[in-house]
Amino acid sequence: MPRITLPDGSVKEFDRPVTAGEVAASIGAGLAKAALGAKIDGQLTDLSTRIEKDVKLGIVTAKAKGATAPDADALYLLRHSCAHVMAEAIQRLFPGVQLVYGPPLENNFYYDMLFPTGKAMSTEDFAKVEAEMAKIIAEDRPFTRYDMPMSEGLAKLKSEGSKFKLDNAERAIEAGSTELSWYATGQPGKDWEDLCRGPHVPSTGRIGAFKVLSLASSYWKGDEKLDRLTRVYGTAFATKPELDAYMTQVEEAKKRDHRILGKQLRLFHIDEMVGQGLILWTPNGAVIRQELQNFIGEELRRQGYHQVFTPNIGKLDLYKTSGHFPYYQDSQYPPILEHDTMKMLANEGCTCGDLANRMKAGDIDGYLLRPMNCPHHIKIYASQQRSYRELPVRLCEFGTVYRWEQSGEIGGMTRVRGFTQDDAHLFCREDQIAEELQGCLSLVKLIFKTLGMTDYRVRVGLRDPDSAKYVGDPGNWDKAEQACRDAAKSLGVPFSEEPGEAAFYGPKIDFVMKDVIGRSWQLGTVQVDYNLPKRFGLEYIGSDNQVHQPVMIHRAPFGSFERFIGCLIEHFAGAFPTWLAPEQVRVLTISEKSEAWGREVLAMLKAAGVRATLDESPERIQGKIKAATEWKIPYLLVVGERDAEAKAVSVRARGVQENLGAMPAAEFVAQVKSEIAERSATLACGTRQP
RNA sequence: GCCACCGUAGCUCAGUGGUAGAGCACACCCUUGGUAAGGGUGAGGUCGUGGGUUCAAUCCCCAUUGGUGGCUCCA
Repeated sequence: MPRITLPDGSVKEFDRPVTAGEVAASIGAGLAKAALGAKIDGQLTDLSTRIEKDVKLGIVTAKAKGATAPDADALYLLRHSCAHVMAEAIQRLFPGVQLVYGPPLENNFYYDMLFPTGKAMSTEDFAKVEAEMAKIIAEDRPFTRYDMPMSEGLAKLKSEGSKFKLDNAERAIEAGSTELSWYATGQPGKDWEDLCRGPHVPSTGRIGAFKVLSLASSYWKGDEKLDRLTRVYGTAFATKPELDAYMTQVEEAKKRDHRILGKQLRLFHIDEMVGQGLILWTPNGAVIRQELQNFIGEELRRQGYHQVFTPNIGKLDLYKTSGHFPYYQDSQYPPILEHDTMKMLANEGCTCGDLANRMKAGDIDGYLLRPMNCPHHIKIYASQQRSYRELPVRLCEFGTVYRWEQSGEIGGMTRVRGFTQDDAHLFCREDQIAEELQGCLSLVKLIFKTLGMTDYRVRVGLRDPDSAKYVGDPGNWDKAEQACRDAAKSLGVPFSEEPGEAAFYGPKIDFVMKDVIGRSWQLGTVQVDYNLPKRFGLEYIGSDNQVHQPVMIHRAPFGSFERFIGCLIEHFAGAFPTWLAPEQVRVLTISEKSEAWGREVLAMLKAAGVRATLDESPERIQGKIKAATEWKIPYLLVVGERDAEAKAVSVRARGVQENLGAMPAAEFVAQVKSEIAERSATLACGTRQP
């Protein structure tokens, strides 16, 4: 006799097992009609799930009462169900397609499929697929679940001959399932069905709005050695307006894309002839980078760092010792050989294979375009005898590194082949690790705070015990990982521990941000390393007059300027705070009669170190404002004859519709100068009304 | 690297088997105008690159290069 507790605390009693749908109906016809699924003791289930014991029950509807956003559980059900409908539609249109796996995601869903050889789907087929889906939805067939004991279910799958579904079932067994479940879209045995753990909406007709979005290739189980699958993405919502709102939101987000804004605002350029993933910083972007560098540079001096400069290449031996060459060869540009070596090899008729082997064996020397800065800094540390008294030694450099990323992975400024890290390596005693980590983390926090970035997460990257890609002994790894955990805890923000995310030489604390299309990027990073000091035999003389090995901390609070500024452009949607804005103030003259005063104001601004320009074109003031607005300039100063007489400027602040009125030019200059000096995240000038 | 799509003027994009067009931007002229586009004139492209089909290719086919979305990878 189930007693059912509803979310509002009220209790309903039944004298027989009931389904969640029946409970909904007992509450009200409207609710029953709106119900898409149920949450039983916190578990999302079908509406048709039988309830036999006392439970807490919530009915899932498209929108929770009073909520403005669609219900996340409802979207999950809709998308999961829509994935089935899409799979059925595609199988109708493309006979022989095998289904693999089709989960709902945060904003959409996909279905991985194997198309018969020679047959492929193209984006031109989307309309046909959508039309077929619309038919299935119009038929409003119920999602009907049926379960089978494991052995029987496996036998069924074997007879159907899909290795993918069989594998899914086997993984379900590993996860502890004792039964297998299918969902038929309609009648079991008669209509389309799919091995699936559910849950689903009651019937296909409940999928209010959907869209097939894109095509991609994927690997079975994410393993590039296994089958190459076709992944079809789609999304679904309860209503058309919600879908439209989502699509509009996606369009809006694209306008903030750093690649779009980078072009519009002339921040950077990528040129085919220079090379993929190689950023050319144009003057506007260079200003932002330089300002950030000045900002962090001031902090570094405060924190006792020493600036160093080192070259962008180094001999192969250096990277063999560090482990980069043997462990990460695939991610580096191939080594550079000297002329004489090339001639000698050519005379010997050396093949590429020979060359690779002989380089590995150390027979042939060459230079590597550096993938990291640490080996050079290590050599600076090792260039002189070190006493415990001078530790920690903190060497910093805005060091450019080159990595050979796969062509399909490169894009914009967030994933590039050459980038500059705000790098530093701290060589310290073991007892200094905690404090040094604190110092590094405080730098990262300062950056995020100054720029008003709050939407980031913290990841502690640990080694994957099953992988061979890490160097060093496990004992040191354990110590280093514990140091990272402790440091992350002290940050006072939530963090996740993620095995397999460590650097090859040590664990790390990463600060991760999302871009406008939802992709995550690692920005700042702090890493603890016992391994490289050992590989290079680094030393210091301790207070006991014995030789000791220092511990290294690698840290880059921005990560790389390329990636960071890519994210920063999106964070500000191109509207940078005054201290970062490439053009901080533009003076707009009303007519030729106020040109002299305009030039005077410009001179005052420049004298104060403000990046300012003067628009004395024959355009009307409306046109000048419109043009200036497109450059997202923080302040526009309109100067006319009235202003000239009063030695004043009429201030417009970016994002404020009406002008702020006139103020003495000298006062504006003083205000903007202090706003810039403070690195204020918001526009604060000209707020005083005359 | 894999799959799909895309590449036309500085930018955003239209277009056609018979060697191309718009808006913005740019240059010049008129206008001297007080807060989100005043008017006119003009210049600017071997339609990503290389092959092929064709009497004829920017358009069709192949290759290549670059971009976009995803997969994989990411020290």
